[in-house]
Amino acid sequence: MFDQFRNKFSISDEKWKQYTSYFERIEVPAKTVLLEEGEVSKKLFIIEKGCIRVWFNNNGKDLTTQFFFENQSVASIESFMKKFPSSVVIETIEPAVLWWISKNNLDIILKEIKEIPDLRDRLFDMLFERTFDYMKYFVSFIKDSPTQRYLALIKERPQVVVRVPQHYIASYLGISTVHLSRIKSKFVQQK
Amino acid sequence: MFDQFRNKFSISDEKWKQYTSYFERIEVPAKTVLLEEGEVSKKLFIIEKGCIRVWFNNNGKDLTTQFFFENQSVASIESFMKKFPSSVVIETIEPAVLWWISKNNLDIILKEIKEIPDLRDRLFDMLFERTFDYMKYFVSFIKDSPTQRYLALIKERPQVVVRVPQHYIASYLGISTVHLSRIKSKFVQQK
DNA sequence: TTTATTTGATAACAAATGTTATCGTCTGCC
DNA sequence: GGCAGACGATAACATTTGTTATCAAATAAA
Repeated sequence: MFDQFRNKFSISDEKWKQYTSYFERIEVPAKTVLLEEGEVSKKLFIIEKGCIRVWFNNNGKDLTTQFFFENQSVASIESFMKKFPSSVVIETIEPAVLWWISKNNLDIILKEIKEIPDLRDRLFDMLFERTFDYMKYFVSFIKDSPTQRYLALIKERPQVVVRVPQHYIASYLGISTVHLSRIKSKFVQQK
Repeated sequence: MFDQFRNKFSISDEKWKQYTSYFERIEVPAKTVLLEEGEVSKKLFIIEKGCIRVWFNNNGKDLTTQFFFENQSVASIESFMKKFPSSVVIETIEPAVLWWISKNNLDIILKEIKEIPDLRDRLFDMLFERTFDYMKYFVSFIKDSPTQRYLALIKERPQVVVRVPQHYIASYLGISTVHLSRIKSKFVQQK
């Protein structure tokens, strides 16, 4: 699982062994809740197989904010970093194979990594990238119509459209399931 | 201008003098463009007086994404960090007094700061906070109606409503000026 | 297999929001 | 003081999007 990351980092073999030993593998069925609303996040997950969504409850409706697939890491960052009760729920969509690491162990790794200028800079870059992603996502929201956003999703993240049930996609796009159906049927008609 | 920040950081007097000497003070009228679309951002601004908006051109309409006021720092982060042509425009709304620092000089400061564990951690925290802010902003967009977002703006950032022309606020909220007018008139009627 | 659940499409109607146009007010500028 | 441009309110109409309800198909569970 971790071999793909191995050559990206200049870390000694011993350290690498130590770090990977912090992770534990689990298999869970679809619709497994990995983090509940109000719970303080203590684990960060890496997805070996399956997909996960992050959502929150808004007056009984669930609103999906993110999708994650293979090789991505998932946590309620704010809850994880600040030990706040999580406002979001993390839940599998498909049966999944996951690796998780505790916050304590991750902190050990991070502390060490931050002392290595090279890796530290990469850490900063990753953080920036996350922020940029949010900015892009946000800009597309105020800039584009639901139809345009759906087309962009098909183009940029085809996995989502294929693997994720439509009502999750609708809530991710900020529209009703009915409206998403209408958007799709329009394209069928045009053909 | 910088004295307010002075005691927040444990930096020697000499270093502090050096750092502050990197900044230059300018006064500009309202509607001054500080960064044009397509330009690579080479300056970071701190606002002593006045307010600034960040916007981008979307098919001839301008969409405002952020407002900044006194003591806040402003830059097209992505352009500034990665030397990309900026997709956004930075423009004063009111006549303003600003301090700017070049990317080169800021990099000198950052490089030194990153070597001090205490300040480095604070830098990480600041980056996280930025990301969290975007997340919050984004969540309110998919969660709340324009009316709710307008009320939240009044409550959380009353300065914006008082100092910023209404059509900028409308584009910030993602609605037309007409619709914002309607929202406001509804509240007047209810009273 | 049979049944219950999930998922997706569609229609009919309601509500929200955008567009265009007009008008009045205010403000900065000559 | 008067004028041009910026700003904001409003009306009328068009379009988008949501809501509720119903049905069909796919899927999972018993």
